[in-house]
Amino acid sequence: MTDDKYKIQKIDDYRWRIPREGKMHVEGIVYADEHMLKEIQKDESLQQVINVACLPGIIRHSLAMPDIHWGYGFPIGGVAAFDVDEGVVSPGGVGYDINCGVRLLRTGLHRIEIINKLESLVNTLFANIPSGVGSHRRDLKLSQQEEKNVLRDGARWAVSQGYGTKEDLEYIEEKGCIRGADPELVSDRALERGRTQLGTLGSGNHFVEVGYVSEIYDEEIARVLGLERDGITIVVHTGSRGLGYQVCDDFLKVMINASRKYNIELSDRQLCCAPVNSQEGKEYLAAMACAANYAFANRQVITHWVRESFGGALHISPKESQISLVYDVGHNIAKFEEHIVGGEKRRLCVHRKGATRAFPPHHPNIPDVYKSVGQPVLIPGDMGRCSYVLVGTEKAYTDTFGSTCHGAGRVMSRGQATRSTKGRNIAEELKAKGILVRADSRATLVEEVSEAYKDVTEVVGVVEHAGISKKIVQLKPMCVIKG
DNA sequence: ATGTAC
Repeated sequence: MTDDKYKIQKIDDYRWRIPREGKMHVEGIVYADEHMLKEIQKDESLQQVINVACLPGIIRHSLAMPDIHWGYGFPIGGVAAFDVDEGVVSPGGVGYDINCGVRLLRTGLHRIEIINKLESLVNTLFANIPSGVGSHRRDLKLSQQEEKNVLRDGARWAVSQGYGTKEDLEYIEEKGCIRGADPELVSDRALERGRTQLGTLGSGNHFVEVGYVSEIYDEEIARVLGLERDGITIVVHTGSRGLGYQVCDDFLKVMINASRKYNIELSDRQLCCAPVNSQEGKEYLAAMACAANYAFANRQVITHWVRESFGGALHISPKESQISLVYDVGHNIAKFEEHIVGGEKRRLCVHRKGATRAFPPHHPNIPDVYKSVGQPVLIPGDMGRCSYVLVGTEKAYTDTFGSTCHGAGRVMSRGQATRSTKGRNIAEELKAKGILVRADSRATLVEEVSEAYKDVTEVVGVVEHAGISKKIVQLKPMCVIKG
């Protein structure tokens, strides 16, 4: 039986242990229910959890969230924290789309106010936000100097150029700027790819979605987040585009050499890494911070175009639409954070790859307004179902380095999804469900069909039951633009 | 995820 393959032990209904064995420094912990655990074992992602547990300096556990699936080296849905002196940093532990993340906007609009204008709204959004592989903006071509300012300052750069307000910055993880970014460590090729892609969506599961608050699970916290039943919301899911991809690619080559240089034994070349404190490690983190800042700026520029689109399509002023940020949080990043390990406060390098930071109430790094409720956690589902807003918990802080899941997680490969949807018109099917979709490519639509994903409700159920997040509201889609 | 292999 596959259950024996990794000698998995049940901890409780929502947690499973992969015991230490062979070269593992720590055990693996998987967050899932029994049914999900079976699904998870259909790919090699648990072997990847084990591989990560073998890396030097890993602290406490190699963690897997319920949306885990196979990724480059590290699993997507994996969390791993490393000692800053004895541990490593790995580009594979962050992923190609550095600081891919989610931003949630709320509006002062009620569902009834836009229901008859969705066609115009979705067309305007699609016209204003370039979507698809290789998409670029003709109205925002950065000089190399200006692009370096973007990489250094992140969302703050965008606001300084008139894309949004200073208040927006308060509601972004790290205020939209990771410290230590050094644009001189970003290759010319990466800079070239990034010059015309700021304010673009990209492809795959990236999207901008207009929806409404369909369920409220905690009225009080929802009020603090400014979310009311039937209130219109916008979810933006995108990352650092070609620039982030290129930074990752460039540093994978650096890290292959570094792994040899520092005698780090790798069970998989894709885990290539360097000591956190080595030259190579520091340089990767400084370049990664640039890509992370590009992603924050990207979501900020897109927010500007969301505001413009609402104004244009609905013929209303910014005062009337009242589009403001609830929060913006990444799910592909490595960060220095303080955590309690064995009763001692320690600075760790936490890798979250397809995992969302979920800091508890009163943590110093969350906005003042949310101090009493915890950090908002934004979990997008697939196109046809729904998304969730959760908050971080004390248990997440103590058990998962302040982390939770990031989305539904695939159950079908892109190829499988394409084959299994032959002859179907996905846009028509969604329209019949009351969801208008505009996509750059038909291929993307079939690859992103609902059935290709786990049910996000089940994924969120696991992290809620395990206590590493608290469910606050559900959002249902009305219209969506995709790559 | 990605000018889906320079």
